[in-house]
Amino acid sequence: MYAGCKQYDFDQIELFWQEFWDKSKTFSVQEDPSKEKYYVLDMFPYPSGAGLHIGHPEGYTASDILARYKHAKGYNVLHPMGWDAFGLPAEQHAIKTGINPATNTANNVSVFKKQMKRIGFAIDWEREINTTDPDYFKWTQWIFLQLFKHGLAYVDECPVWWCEGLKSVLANEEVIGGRSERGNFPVIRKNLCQWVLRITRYADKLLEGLSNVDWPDSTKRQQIAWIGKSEGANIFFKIDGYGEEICAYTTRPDTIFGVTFLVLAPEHPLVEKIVTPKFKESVKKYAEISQKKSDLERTDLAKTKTGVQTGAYAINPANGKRIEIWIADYVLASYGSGAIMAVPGHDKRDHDFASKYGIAITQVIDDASGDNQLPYVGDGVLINSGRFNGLPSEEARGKITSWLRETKRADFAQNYKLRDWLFSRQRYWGEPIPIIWIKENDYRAAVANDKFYFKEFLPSEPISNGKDGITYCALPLCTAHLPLTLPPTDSYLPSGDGESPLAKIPSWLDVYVNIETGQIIPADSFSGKDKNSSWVLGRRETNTMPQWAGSCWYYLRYLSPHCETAIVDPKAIDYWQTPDFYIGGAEHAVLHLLYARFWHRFLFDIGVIETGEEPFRKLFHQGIILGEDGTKMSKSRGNVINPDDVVRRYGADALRLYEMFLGPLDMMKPWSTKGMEGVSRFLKKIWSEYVDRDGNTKSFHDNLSDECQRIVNETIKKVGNDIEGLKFNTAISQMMICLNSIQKAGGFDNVSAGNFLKILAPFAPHISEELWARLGNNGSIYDAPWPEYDDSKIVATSHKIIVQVNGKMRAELIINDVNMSEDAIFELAISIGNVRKYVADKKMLKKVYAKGTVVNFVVE
RNA sequence: GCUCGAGUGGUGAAAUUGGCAAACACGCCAGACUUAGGAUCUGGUGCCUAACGGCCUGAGGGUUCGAGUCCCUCCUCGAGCACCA
Repeated sequence: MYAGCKQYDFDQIELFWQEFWDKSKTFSVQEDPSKEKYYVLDMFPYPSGAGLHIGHPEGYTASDILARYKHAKGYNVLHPMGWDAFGLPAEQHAIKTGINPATNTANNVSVFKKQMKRIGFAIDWEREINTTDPDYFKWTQWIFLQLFKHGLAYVDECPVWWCEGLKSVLANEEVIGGRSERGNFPVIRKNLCQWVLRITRYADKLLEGLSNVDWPDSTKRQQIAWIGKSEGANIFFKIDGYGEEICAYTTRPDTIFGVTFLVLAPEHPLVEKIVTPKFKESVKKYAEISQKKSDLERTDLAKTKTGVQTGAYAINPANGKRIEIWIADYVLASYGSGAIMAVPGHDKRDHDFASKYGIAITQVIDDASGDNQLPYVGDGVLINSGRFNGLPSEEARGKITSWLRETKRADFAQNYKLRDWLFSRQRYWGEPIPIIWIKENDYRAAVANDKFYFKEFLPSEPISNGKDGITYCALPLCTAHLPLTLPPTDSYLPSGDGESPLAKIPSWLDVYVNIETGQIIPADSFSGKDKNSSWVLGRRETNTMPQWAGSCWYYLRYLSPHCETAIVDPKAIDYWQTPDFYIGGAEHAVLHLLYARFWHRFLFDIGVIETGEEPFRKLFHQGIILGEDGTKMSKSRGNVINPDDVVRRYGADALRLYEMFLGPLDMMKPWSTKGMEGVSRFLKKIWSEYVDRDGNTKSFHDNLSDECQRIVNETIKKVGNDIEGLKFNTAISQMMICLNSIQKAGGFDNVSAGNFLKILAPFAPHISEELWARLGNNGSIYDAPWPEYDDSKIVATSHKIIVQVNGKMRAELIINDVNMSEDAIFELAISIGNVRKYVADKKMLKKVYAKGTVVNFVVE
């Protein structure tokens, strides 16, 4: 049974086999303890209204080739797909049209799915998941409640990034250079009360875990930099004339003798206290100005540093010197203790500042290069440092900290750049946060009476929030009431004052909660007569979760997508564990990939899953495909390639082959329509080696020449190795070499005809299925085992040795015995005419022989 | 500014990791078959030179019998970070 066309009609062939795979559930997969598992994961797409982008099939084809190959190698392969469907575009579409984003999302998903099926990925579609499906986000909300219970979710009123363009707050990770990661709108600092996840508690674990994963270096480095752990010391400086001390964090305690002033952030709590009357006015003014500055202005490097004196003095604990205390906005209140010890001799910023304001600059580290230009920021040997003179920096750091520690003037300390994860968004299209706010009195009364439903989810400290002078406490929704779904509305626009559109739906917002049972009744249908002491009035949390929430655990849901009793069926995770291979874009290096690692470790720590501590042990980023003009594809440039057009014109197999042939998988590469023609030609050539002009299957030779045998076996070997190494471009060129030589030899033999299709199948599955069926095979080539190669056929019987004179190639020498003695080889080599010509009459200085490859005569 | 990564024909790129640079493909040139060719097949195609030959992996230096590959300096492009003390 096969499509049966006469010519290579890719449309007919591809549609035929796609239907076949669907009907026979070829890619459906179950746990099978008799087989080793292999879990291939793609970063699931956001189903945008624009449909599949030409970049999508790059990663998906790569993972598909790997999945099909591993299946052929006998693994039980899981290769699922789903939709990361909460997100901005659907919501903005809803705001514009008034149509519920769920409707629009469903349409987009069906387009994406159809497009992906048309490219022929070996995906088990029965495991399809969608983050906006209540059966899915029920468990996202459940995980939130676990975080809540374990004290990792809290609300905090603090300066957050507010994006007016999106009318929502954003996480640190979503702000890039003062603009929003999505939409590229400017952001500003604003004080708002928000949900925050305590990712900082996992900072060390997230850092250490990176040493045990096989990830691209650059991505590891980005996460390491984002976590930003540094080791150093807190040094306590006595303030002259006050009891208080100023704590300054430094990574360079070895430079303590070079501290000639202190700088506090303008917001530092001690500033007001220590400022002398003479400087009061100027300090106040400076603090006001810097508060008005945006963060972007404050961190603008080009700007010269500014600051003012406080008039107060501190004592350098190392040498007892009196040093000035300044305030300056180059010191951040949010890092370390908001105060620094300034070492202008060995810190660029401090040097700039000291030079501008005429503060003393002392050298305390000797620059080994002898170039004693300050500031010298490297390590060296200590000078002008009393008893520590002569010590190298590295050693001095520990010794000085220990010395100051004896008198409680310092202590060892670490710091992190990582901040807690701002988790709430003022948007409609996200998972509602399953929390109800009730008055603090009601909350405390219930807990005191020991009659309350949320015992299981009681955080050690109530999460509270003050509003209009009343304090409210966060009540977790009863897990039995999950999912908490989005209420219908016709107004999806955020109010812009920090509240989500959900705040405008009173029928959903105001509820009565039975504090004993967890039962909830909308306030507008709550009748007074039911009222007893257990019912309290509450207001639902109106914020929703950020888009990253759903993608934090989706790889677990694929394992048992229909499980109703847990986020993942224990039996399924016991078998499938975590993905063996994960592929997706590099743009998620510090967003999704950091958040998901956090959640995974949390779920692991609380015993919800029993796997390794890292979710993604092997990670790969596919490169970006540029437009034909070598620039990023964009509508405005008009260089966008639509995968539908490509499939229509050349077929899915050609698209798959081409995207893999383009170049190394992880590189940025420009699209080329001419290149498409090349692989398309290759497919036609393959066809014509199997099928004659009348559409009949050709007959093959009984056997092949040694040379063809060698190439066929070498090809089987190389294609397998290249797939394992994700070097698909060279795998394809090897198949081209193989076909070219088969063509020259006048065709395949029976064995190689089948084997060639088996190695082609992961790359171009449709044509492979069709030709495989025409060879008389039943069932799918997907289930055919990967062919073995014969190493003895690959070893060449004769060896070619390059003969060089003074490193220049002069001749080739063919020998049959690789183990021939060196002297014999030299003798043979030197007797070659073209070699003798260059060696004659010259003094032989050296003879080199690299076994089996090269001879080099060095003369005069 | 700092930290990485990358620079190879007209183009996309290969190179067993120190051993014939340019595999494979695109494009181009010539030819064959064709009424026709934007189909197919065959051959050619790094640069200089009439030729012998010489020169070629961003530039310059170094190590080595031998360097695209290792080391140093510089240039260009890309990515990330950007006052984190």
